[in-house]
Amino acid sequence: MTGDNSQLRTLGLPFGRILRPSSKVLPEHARMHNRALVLQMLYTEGGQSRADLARGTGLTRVTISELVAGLVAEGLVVETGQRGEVRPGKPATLLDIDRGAFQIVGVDLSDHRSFRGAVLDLDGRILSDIDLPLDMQAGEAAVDLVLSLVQGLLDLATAPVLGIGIGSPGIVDLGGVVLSAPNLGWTGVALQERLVERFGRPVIVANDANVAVLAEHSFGEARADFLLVKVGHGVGAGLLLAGAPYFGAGFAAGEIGHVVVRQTGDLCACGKSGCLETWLAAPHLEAALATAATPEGRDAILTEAGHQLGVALAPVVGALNLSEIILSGPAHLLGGVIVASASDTIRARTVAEFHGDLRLRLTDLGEDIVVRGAAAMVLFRELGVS
Amino acid sequence: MTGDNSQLRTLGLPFGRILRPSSKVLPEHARMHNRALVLQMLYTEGGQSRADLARGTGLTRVTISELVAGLVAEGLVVETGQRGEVRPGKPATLLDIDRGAFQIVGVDLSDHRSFRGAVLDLDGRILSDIDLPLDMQAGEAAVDLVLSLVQGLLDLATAPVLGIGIGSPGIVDLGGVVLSAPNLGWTGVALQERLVERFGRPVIVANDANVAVLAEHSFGEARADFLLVKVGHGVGAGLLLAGAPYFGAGFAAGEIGHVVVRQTGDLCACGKSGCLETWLAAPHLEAALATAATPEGRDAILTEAGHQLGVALAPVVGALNLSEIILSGPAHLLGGVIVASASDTIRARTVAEFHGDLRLRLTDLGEDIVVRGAAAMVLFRELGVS
DNA sequence: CACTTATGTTAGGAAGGTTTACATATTCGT
DNA sequence: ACGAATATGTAAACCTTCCTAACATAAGTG
Repeated sequence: MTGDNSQLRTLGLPFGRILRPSSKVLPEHARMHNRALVLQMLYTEGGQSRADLARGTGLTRVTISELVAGLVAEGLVVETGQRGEVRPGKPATLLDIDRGAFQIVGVDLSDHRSFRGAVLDLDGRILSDIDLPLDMQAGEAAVDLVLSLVQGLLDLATAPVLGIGIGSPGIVDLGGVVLSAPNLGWTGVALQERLVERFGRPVIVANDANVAVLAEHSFGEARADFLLVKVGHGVGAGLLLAGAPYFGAGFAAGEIGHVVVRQTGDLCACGKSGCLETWLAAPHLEAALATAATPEGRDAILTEAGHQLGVALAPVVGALNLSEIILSGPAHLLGGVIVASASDTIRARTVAEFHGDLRLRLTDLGEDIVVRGAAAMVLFRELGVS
Repeated sequence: MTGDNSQLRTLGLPFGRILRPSSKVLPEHARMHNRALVLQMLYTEGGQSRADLARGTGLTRVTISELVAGLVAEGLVVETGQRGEVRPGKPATLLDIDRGAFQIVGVDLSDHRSFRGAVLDLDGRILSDIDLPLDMQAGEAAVDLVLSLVQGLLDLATAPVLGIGIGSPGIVDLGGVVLSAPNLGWTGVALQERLVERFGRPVIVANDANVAVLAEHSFGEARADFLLVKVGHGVGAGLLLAGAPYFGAGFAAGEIGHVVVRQTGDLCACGKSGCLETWLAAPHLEAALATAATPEGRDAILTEAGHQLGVALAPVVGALNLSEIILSGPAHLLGGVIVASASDTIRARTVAEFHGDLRLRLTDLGEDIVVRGAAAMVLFRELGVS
């Protein structure tokens, strides 16, 4: 018996988002979602008419007009005149996000020598920045340094500030509590909460590598699934999977610096031997390069470092079917043979069929990646735009 | 200048779901979401009153009553009498999903000797099953075998069938097209579409390991983030990340069988040497064990296999901060020292701090894991329940 | 036996979206 | 030049979904 169930209404959910539904949805939530949809279209394509937005979102022109009216009242959207095209019909009134209406504060705490922050516009362009030397400060003193850095940036802002984004080293939970950041001597520091209290405006704190991932996603050319390896004083990574950042069961996703790649390697500060960091972290790599007499010797060292990176990443590429890996860090170290070497190793150790289009490259965003990613975080949280 | 932006409405989105908003949301979508919320509560906890549902979902009793009325009309939910408790107030009328009202067809194509399918109830219990020997058939003949298997199961069903779920080996895209399944000689077989055409009811086809992941999620004790390794004729894996299955950029996530773990290993059918499969796939492991004279010799072989699994998984555990790994496959191979060996290797190669609670175990669901996972897939797709 | 507690329903309203119709503004075709 | 065609944006009326407020129901409590 196969029976009739035609009256049964099915969800037809897109397979791939199997999440236990978590919380009720009210009409107003739908409204906010559609508002974000409009903002997203304006943000990425700009110069759209109400009719364009209606076609792009699937909403009716009536609804779009109402949503736009709200956004104009909030000062987020402005009319920018009429479309120049010559064609029949009433000329379209173009709209755009008022990209000067708000500014964003972005902060990068990941450099072990200084804290850096910037004021950015809504396009993620840096308008002004501050660099505060860390001078080996840690613990509460380092927190105070963050507070004064942010205050300095707020003073520099020339428009209302949409929010404050911060990329911190270490393990950071979803509430912006730095669970552990050894270099700064932080353990369970509720940085986000303290900044909200102090400045009374939206603040988001996240791990520096995860923040860098958002920068690539919003301002770079990255795809929807990639891993970003951030090489500096240590080695960390961040992941974007199916278009969403992935934090892991204990908020420690991407902590690949202390994955052992060859047990006969150098002793690492963590107590194990042969961690990826002992080959790839900037201090180790600089030290190794200093021993090299010839350019060939330097290249051999860099090739070996790239190989070890490939050994660590090959299983990850295989397991996640990643199509893109992005490196961020000192260009004089990562700009050379490392990329090709790591790429070769990964290809040799995974199935070509599945990663035929694997792309491994250095980020285009340079030193600003965390600061700009912090701004991207605020843009998403406050406007739903990325 | 810090300005005032109090009139600006912010989204306050939960950081961690940074997805570009994709499509408009209408009131009816919100309705379906809330309906799924109600079904989910009833499915997992059962025997709830309308007032309980209202408290649990945050919706009002009025709204719940209306939603429940719809579900009762569809035949999905029934009143099961009054709560026995002695307490003041009008006695609650208990509701439950009518677990006999619909049945599900689940099919497992992953065994290389036979296709197996079952009729299951809404709780994922197997009511009856069919096993059809594959007899080396492939290509179109294998598709025909699937069709007759499903027809046989539909004939066995004693209640309307909610849908048909299928776990297939190989790479399967989100539309249920088997892009590549070498053992079955399938390349670009639109299995889901063909079954929909033939049987005119909901069908979902996905990779067997991904399907097994759903079984663990819905019917097992798995957490929200884990990797499931499926050992059989080959070695594959599936991932649940942040409560959602992950398919990868090219739908090939989990294909870890041909990740090289030691380049000096045996030659693999894929052409490379030292693939994980050459240590862990059932045929290889059986062959190696056959050469062992003593129980100690057998354990040494299994320990080595576990070690190689650990080598392959350690970078994945590190990169994803996984807290759980589940093995599925022949108990006589996986039930012994492999688990401990793999666990030891992973711990030795990653940072204890981040995986302190790493759990590695064999699945409890045995041979039925794919068939039951296929049912879980249908349950989610049709009812929003898991 | 009135009072309290709790469940479930009825009635009315607010919010968000749609359809339908229209005012507006421009080009196209003769 | 002028009606027809095309396209934008708004106004009015309506549907859906949720809410709040009030109430009927059915038990225990003092």
